[in-house]
Amino acid sequence: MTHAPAPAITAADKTFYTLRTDIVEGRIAASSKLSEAELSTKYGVSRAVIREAISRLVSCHIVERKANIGARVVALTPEGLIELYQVRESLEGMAARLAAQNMTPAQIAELNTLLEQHAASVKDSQLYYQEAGDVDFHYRIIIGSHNSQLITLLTEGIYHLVRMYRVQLGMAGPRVTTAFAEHQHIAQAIANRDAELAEMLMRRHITYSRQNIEHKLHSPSTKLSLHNINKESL
Amino acid sequence: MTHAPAPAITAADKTFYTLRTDIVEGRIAASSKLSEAELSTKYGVSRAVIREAISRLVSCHIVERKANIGARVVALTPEGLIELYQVRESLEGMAARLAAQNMTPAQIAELNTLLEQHAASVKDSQLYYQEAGDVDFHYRIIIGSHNSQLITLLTEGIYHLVRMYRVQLGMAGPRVTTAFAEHQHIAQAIANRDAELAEMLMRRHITYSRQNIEHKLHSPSTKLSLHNINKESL
DNA sequence: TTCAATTACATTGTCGACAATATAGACCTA
DNA sequence: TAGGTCTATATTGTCGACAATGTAATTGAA
Repeated sequence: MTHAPAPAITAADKTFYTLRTDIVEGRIAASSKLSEAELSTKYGVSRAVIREAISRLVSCHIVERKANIGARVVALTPEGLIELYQVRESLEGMAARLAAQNMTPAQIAELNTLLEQHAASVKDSQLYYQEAGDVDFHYRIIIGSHNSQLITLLTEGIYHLVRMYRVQLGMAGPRVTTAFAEHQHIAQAIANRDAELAEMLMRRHITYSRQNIEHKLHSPSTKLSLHNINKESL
Repeated sequence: MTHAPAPAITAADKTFYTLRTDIVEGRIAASSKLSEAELSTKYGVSRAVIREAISRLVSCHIVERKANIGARVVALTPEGLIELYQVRESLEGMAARLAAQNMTPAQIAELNTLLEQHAASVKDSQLYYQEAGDVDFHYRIIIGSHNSQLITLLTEGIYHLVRMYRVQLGMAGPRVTTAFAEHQHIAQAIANRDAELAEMLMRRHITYSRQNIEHKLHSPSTKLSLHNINKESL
């Protein structure tokens, strides 16, 4: 029950993953139109394959499609980001609660090992942590919930959208060490099988994280405010 | 911002809605295989249309598909039902919280009107309520959250799955009047703009509902236990 | 008989062409 | 010029055919 991320078998699979990465990483701009013919030649597959890939992006909420008009990458807006974090707070809070109940001792041990590694890298270069480490930590708790609905919603839905915002806003700021302390408290609660506390701490953690991002959005020093991004629409 | 349920435009749309209804209502059995050719002749459309419809069912978690093998309707299991209710508790709790913050006075008034109608019909025939009334109430609160992510996840994801369980388990039991009282308390909290309380009450309400269903599952008097359903697989 | 390999069949995945719809431009009218 | 209609074009939706993969049956050998 390791919940492996399902390798790409069919051509539509590969195209879907490629397209998703290109969009999340910003190589295909937010709010831009996705022309089936254009993508078809670009990726060297038939239109049917592109259509299927786009359909799957639609179900991830990364792309929106209107009948007979076409598909567009979603727009990145402050409201959208807040909505995402509200859903995260709700779902990941429940994930932490369930993780406290359902995680195996082995999984809990692995979680602690992960945090020890983070403790080391936080001392040296703080930048490493924020990017991969944070995602790793949350990912393990989500898996630890042992609730497949929850796992699917978060890992192949919400999380790619969150990452899209993160990447395209150039998030790598501070809040590293303080977030790390929060992670430790959450892991502690899970190890103690304290479901109530685990949920509460996780919700706070995500709320703080949201407030941090909101703060960056409103401060004019941010290199990319969301209003600037939408210029490259067409 | 009424969030209309998007009418069927294209043939794939109609086929998707038709298929979804047929599955939820049980006319197509749970765990049964979906043959593209077969459905193609049955609904009188090309295989491409069927494929797209199936893809959308997959994104609703109503159907599972394996590459080069085919698609099957999801199996109905006790574990799956519990997972669903855990997600519901999480998401609808948040919806109630946000509804307390964001619902317009007009929406709150409509919610109260709805409850008054329910109060009347509960007196007369209790059966009416459970089916449509419960869904209506929850639906309005979800919409009242004004969070489009949340709305989409619940109304075109979770809810159809929940309904599939309800229909195929023949749910129409008691818990009507007591659930109605809970609804009143929730509406009260929302009217008072008490977000904390609204969330807590909604979570309790869904927990009770889950326990009620679990109870029915384990009692042998239920006309359909989930173990019986899976016989008609093939 | 039992197991393995091979063959034949059925089902899904992919493709290119055609039909239906939307968009942009030309043309006409007031 | 402003507005509207019509035409031309581009884009999406749908279809049937072919390729690739999985599945079951058949055959053969031990």
